[in-house]
Amino acid sequence: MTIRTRFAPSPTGYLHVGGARTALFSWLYARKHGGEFILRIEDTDLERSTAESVNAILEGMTWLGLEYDEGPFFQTHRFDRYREVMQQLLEEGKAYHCYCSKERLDALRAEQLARKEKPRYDGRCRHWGAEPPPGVKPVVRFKNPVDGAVVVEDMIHGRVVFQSSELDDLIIARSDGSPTYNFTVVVDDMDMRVTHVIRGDDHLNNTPRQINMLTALGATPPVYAHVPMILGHDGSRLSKRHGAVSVMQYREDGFLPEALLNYLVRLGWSCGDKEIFSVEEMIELFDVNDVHSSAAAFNPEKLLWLNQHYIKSSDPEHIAHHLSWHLGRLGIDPTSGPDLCDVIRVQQERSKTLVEMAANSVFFYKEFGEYDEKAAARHLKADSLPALQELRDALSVLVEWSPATIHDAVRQVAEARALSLGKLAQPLRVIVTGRDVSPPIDQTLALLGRERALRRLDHGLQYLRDRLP
RNA sequence: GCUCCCUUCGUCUAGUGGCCUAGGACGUCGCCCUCUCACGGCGAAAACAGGGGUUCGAGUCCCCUAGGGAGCGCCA
Repeated sequence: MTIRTRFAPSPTGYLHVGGARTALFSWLYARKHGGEFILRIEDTDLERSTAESVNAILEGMTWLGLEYDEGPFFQTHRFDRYREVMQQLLEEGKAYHCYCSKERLDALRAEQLARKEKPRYDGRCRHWGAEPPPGVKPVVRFKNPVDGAVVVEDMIHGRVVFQSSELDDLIIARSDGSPTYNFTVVVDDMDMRVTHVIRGDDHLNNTPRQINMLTALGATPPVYAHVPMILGHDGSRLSKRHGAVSVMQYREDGFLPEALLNYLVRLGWSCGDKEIFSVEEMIELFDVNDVHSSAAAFNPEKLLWLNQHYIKSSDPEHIAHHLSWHLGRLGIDPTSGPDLCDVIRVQQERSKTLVEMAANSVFFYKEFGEYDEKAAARHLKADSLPALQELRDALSVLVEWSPATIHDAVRQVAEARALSLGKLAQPLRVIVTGRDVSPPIDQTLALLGRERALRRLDHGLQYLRDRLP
């Protein structure tokens, strides 16, 4: 039997990290077992579903590389099918029309709560023998078994038992005839031959009802795996106030998709002391059965560390692909200066995010206006003028323009004037980059190119002369 | 309120009755390296929620308590 998993978001917002994690787990499980991964859009809530959200979810999945084998299927395209199955249940006496008014239901709920009972439908219409009240459009309720218990053999939580007496007859069609969530899920999982349902554990309580409906329809229930939700740093459910929760926001903030995936896979799951997982390794080593049953808190620092790791250790070509997008946002054309991969090589061990790398690389491609105020105040003093002048002359006659030759030139001037390297390198750095932080000065100059470097140096020397007492 | 789920350093976790003087990672702090920022190296502080059992022996099994979360919708 082929393993078939699915990700079934409702398009009421962007793809958030919690959804991305369950999608990842489903995807990995399918890939590991040579199965199929299905994307299904649960858009039956016409009020809240939007096309933009659908696009945002698709975009997020694509960026993460979670490609699906089937879909996206839209539940709104399947209403005829739901009606058909509904009719079947009605005819087989496994569902019934309910004419109870909202008012009666509300009152019932209030009474039960007052009696410290769990609110449940009392089954009045299940046993209704008389004629239906005129003019009332009924809802359809599923007849839950009254006796026994439903056992969920969950891959993550283990055996969970629900007494049938805890379950009431849930509404599967509204009075306008539209199907409700728990019913559409059941029909879809059945029709799409889903073998493993991997979803958030906020659905664990829905599972016994779904199993009952599946059984009533003669279908074999899938295997379930309820993954715990992601918490914020304060232990409450992760939400916007904890920072970025949208997957695409992480792209904007300069994260590599592999870093997010790696972070997410290690949240609630581990494999010995291993921290770094390529996608291939995840597919090989990950198993939903090993996922923790307890909720985990989202830790932005660790994600940042992973991002830094991937920036540090990835091929420059790979980084270039993503970095270009960020440079573009800054209005930088990466072909207007040194080779982007060379720049990446000097920046990758000093960048935690691509946003940072892009911002710190702008000076390679674009002239900066003013020197950073603090940096200039600290390092651009008139007394360094003679040394810088000498260095400028030395650099201009270098036979070869390379980090090694530049390094020698800087060192020789410093030694000749009994200056520490820093005393010379720092003013030079501010002059050629505008700031007091940059890659090593020899590499920076080499990348900048002789012409650009000397031009900036001349400008800096003039700046210093203007400040002579 | 009821039902279900959960509980090892601040955080992610290792741990499946003796290998635990509780290991690793992020973060934090200290030291080293150093032209800046980083990278890197070395080191430190830091946890079994509480209480009862079971057992020669419990982080590991059982029960209770406390705390956290979810569900109980003509939302998904």
